[in-house]
Amino acid sequence: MRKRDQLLDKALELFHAEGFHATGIDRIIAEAGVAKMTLYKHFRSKDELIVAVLRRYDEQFRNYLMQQVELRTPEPSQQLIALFDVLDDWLDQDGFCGCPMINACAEFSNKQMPAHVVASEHKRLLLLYIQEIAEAAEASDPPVLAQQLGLLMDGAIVAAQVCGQRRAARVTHEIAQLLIHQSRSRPSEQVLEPTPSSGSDMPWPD
Amino acid sequence: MRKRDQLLDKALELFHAEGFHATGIDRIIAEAGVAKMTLYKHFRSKDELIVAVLRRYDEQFRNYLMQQVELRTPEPSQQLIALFDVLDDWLDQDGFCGCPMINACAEFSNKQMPAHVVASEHKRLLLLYIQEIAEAAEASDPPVLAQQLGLLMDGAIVAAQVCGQRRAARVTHEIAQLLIHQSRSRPSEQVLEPTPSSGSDMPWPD
DNA sequence: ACTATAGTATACAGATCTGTATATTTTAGG
DNA sequence: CCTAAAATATACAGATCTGTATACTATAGT
Repeated sequence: MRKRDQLLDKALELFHAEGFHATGIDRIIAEAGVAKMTLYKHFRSKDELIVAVLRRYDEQFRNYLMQQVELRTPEPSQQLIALFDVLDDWLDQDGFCGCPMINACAEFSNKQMPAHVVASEHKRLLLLYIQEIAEAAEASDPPVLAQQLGLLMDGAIVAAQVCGQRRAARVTHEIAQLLIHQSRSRPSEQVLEPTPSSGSDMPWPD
Repeated sequence: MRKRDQLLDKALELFHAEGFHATGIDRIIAEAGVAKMTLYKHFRSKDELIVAVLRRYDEQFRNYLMQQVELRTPEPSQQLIALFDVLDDWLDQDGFCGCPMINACAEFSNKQMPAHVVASEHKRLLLLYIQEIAEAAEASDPPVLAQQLGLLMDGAIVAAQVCGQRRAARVTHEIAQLLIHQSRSRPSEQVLEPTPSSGSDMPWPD
């Protein structure tokens, strides 16, 4: 299984840095130092390799995040904040090029595509993890708080990726503190009605 | 210039729905009803077409956003909220597949790539626009508020794209109100120190 | 009606990509 | 040492992709 891991590691690196469609099988096997037939003995197709890579990343990322958060503080309410410190470390890395899962959804936009399903599940599991911390921290509405914090994290990831805002997580840090404080002092707020929509034509393609 | 616009429209549609690398020139010209030579008379290469598509989208999107916001309310502080109502309409569309600019950065991760530059500039101009509204609304720190609100919008876009959370903008609506309220009542808060980072190995590929 | 411009049709070069076929070699377990 | 499993090397089929070459046609302005 050593060759299999070499393939998965190198494939993740290349898919993440160059994109899924832009990265050819030939390049992966060359840089991984593995024969093409070995790849196709472990994975039936490139699509299957992509899914395996994402599943592996999901597991690695969540394990790392949990480990890092627990390592920083045992206090649930502080762990909620610690999420954004871990995020800050990530976004500040040289050559940061976004979240592989978000990037996968950009290339596999159809929600039924296997890669998209894995990415969606990844984010769901992350929210679940945050929600568990929020419950331990006795937030008034853990699911909502988790969703809010998850949104902030994704926003920071995009800001770092698109605008090169390496300290984007700092901005979210502040907002997170505000939300966590709110969530402990108040019961959940009701959603206000949006301003009326006009039916005019839209700039975003169908 | 009619053929040129047909090409740009169809290219945006396909690039957005299927991805930039996954969409071939042949498909674009076939669906646009234009000869291949015509494409290469207007654009020197596929990369140049991609850049032209993104520039056009930047213009269209910002115009539409501004128009929609002004159409909903003339009051700057309410315009800040209206941003999230417009966003809500967008994310709630069937077949929503993310922001073309974010998606472009996923496929063209190198910050010097023309497509990435255009996307980065797009987000910068959006933040500038939000900042101008924030100034008119007499926010205590317009640049920071704009950055915060921009982060929220990107977070909602990703939540809608990856998790199919069509109402993601509602979540951000609440947070935005909180931030806007904060920004009017208080001077800007200072950023707190992050929890210490441990130097252990990371799961995210270099 | 004439001409310059814009667009078309078709074929093709050359590269690259996924996936397979086949025959050989390396590696590891008993 | 011997055998079964894993990995390799090489070549190739077939599709697809970007971009070009060439010769033809429609169109619009004067």
